[in-house]
Amino acid sequence: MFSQSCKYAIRAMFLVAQRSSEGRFVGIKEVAEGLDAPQHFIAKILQDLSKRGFITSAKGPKGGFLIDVNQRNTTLYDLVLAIDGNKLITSCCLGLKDCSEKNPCPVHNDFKPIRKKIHSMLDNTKVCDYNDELAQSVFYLKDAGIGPITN
Amino acid sequence: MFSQSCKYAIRAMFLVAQRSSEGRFVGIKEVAEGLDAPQHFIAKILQDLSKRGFITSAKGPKGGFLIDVNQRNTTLYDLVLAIDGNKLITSCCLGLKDCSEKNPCPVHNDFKPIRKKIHSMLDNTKVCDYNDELAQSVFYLKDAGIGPITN
DNA sequence: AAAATAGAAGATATAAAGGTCTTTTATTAT
DNA sequence: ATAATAAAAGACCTTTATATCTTCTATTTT
Repeated sequence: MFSQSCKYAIRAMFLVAQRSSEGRFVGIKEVAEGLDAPQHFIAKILQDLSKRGFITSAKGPKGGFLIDVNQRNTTLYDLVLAIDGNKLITSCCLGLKDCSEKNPCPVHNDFKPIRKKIHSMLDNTKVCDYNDELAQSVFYLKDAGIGPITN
Repeated sequence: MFSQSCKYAIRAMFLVAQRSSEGRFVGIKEVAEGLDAPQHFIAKILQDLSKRGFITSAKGPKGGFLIDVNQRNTTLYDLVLAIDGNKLITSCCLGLKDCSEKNPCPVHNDFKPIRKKIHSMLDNTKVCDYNDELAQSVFYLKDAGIGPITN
């Protein structure tokens, strides 16, 4: 459904949205630990999101990432679109380049309502929508597990 | 959504279902041309589908692939499950390993009905359901295009 | 000003997916 | 029997996605 980068991006945005909501910057190490994800990979993704204006960054001590008042309106669809492009919503799920109303693949019509649902769901969810649930551990951004056994 | 192999598999099954419906075997070259897809790659996929019992194969002249009476009941979900596994339907779309009712990710609940819809759609579509539409060119299995300009 | 902190940037490595090529085996028609 | 046909099998190559590592630059605190 989403690329790994995109999954991390969404989770990272949820996390930074929640933890930066009182104004402090959230360090990249904290983000990586909070998601149980590879730090340098997360760094790359956040840098990209920062270039695109979805997140604010600051270097140096007390630096990190923050989602400001305007950025709180970012939707999941904005993120998916920026990272994975619009293929999930617009392109043929059987891989035809010119699948359309006029030239439909066999499942074109069946998938239309599904696509629409995915799109509206992503479009109606903002990165700060679950700040409270995350703070109260109603929702999670990483696995609870005790971690892999490293013999 | 689906891997490339899975997309080709679905298209190939639709094509073989339609063209073998009068009892003749459809050669691999014919399948590849009918889908405008790489022949050896399609071969690999069809051999796999044959091992799994979704399609019947015959070697030698007049050989090829055929979907018999029992195999006509194969659904798209059967194919997706065999090739891509159940991750599309069951695994967390944000990549959490133990995302569940008890440990939900922020979008767990939002995606539940979407997953259900995808699953039922795939489960209710059989490989021979569009034989007529394919024969009458109401639905297509390859792009209409004039092909790339090969300077 | 110096040291410590932390993001920015880019090169490199690894793994998986996608695709190609060659050889082998089985079948049918002559 | 022989030749032609077509799938089976597996080695190999290419590309992309994922992940890591190192160096550089900016900022803050002392």
